[in-house]
Amino acid sequence: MDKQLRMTHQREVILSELGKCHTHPTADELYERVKKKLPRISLATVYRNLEILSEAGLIRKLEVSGRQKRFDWDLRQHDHIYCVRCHRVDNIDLEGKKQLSLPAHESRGYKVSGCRIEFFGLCPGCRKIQQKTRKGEEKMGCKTCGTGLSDKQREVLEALAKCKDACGSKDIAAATSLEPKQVSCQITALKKKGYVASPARCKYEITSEGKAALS
Amino acid sequence: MDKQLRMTHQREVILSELGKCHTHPTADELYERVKKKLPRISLATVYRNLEILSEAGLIRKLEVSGRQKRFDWDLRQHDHIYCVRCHRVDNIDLEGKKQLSLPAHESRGYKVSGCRIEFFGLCPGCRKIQQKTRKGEEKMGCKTCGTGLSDKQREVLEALAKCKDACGSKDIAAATSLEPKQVSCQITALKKKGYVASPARCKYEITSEGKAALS
DNA sequence: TGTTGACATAATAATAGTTACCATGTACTT
DNA sequence: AAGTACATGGTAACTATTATTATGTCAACA
Repeated sequence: MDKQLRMTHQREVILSELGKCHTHPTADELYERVKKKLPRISLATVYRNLEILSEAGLIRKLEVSGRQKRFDWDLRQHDHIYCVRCHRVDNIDLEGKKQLSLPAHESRGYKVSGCRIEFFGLCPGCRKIQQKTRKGEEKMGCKTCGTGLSDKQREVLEALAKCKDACGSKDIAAATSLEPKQVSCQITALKKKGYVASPARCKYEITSEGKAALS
Repeated sequence: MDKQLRMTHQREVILSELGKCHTHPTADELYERVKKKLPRISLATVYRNLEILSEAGLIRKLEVSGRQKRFDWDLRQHDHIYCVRCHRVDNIDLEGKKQLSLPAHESRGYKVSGCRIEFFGLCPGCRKIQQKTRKGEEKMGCKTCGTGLSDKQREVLEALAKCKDACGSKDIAAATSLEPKQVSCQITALKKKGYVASPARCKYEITSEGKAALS
């Protein structure tokens, strides 16, 4: 019942690229690297083979923070440290402290097969960025949102750009095809993105970021 | 700049249901429970509020193994144990061993903000199941595949069901609208799901699981 | 005291990451 | 040499999550 594992060219390249990375790459990071050697390879092949190779014990699939799975060529026992900002993952070695073990009366009936230790914080690169951005709001711009503009948002922002002074949402509603309620809804979203500021209650104006976003 | 958090009825229910759960539920598990109290609540509201409540520090968002995020009402420092089979998460308390700290020369330049310790293994329930299923293959049936049948798979399986004895893929191809190559492809998938067995090389027959899957 | 805008919600579309499907290609087995 | 098993590329489908938007609710100011 032992499986035969065919070592295809694709698998060789995936393995060797993973071996060259010391960064615990995600499947699509590895795909980008492998594509340089095998331009016609499919993303599905990379996913499939990472799964197969890790089941065969040739590589290790990591369970680390963040939404993407990561893979490691280094099979030795070691732990990781995770950057909460850029999601980078590095190795750490806990030397003496080695393996934690769980006292039997604390295992809650589980058959324990291992333990995972993960430190987290800011990596050196992100520490620097954090210090620079420390004044005022953070505006780190993660996630998928951040810069995009929907059609309605663009319409409101363009109307705001034409106003010389700060104006209320009724003025905007008049200048666009939108109703006042819809305008206020869009303005809320635009403020969140930093494209609109409110110098006084119920008065809005476009920010320099907002102008930049329009072009 | 401090946020005001409006305690709506939806939020109250989400909080109280999370408090009643001692199972570190995922967003959709919690959604199912909350829906019994508030049938008209939206899944998005649950997601949004779990995010907001955890940012406000009223609950904790956990980073544990598995693909779904989990939430915890218990804010005290504690660690977790994870079942690799059913993905259940329980609490553990490491007593004296408490907080691991990372020696400065090992932190690789990171500004460390915390540490996560997670044991994993089989929970009591899954240990029993594992023992029963130990003979032969495992057939644990995780993932999304497992039981579903595509149109072509169903066609092949139905043809196999009509055969009294084991037959080759050519016989199946003749009995269906499919070509021999396609049949062999489908049979491979069906074997993986446990719906087809191969009593002899190149001979296939439907299993009892296969018959059950057809009905 | 009625507006106005901040904050919430339900419904749904969109997104990211991953896996399934399947036609086709390649390599073992006998 | 035939026939099967295994692998691949391309793409559809899926899961979990987040964004969008019309609408609803509430608190505070004019």
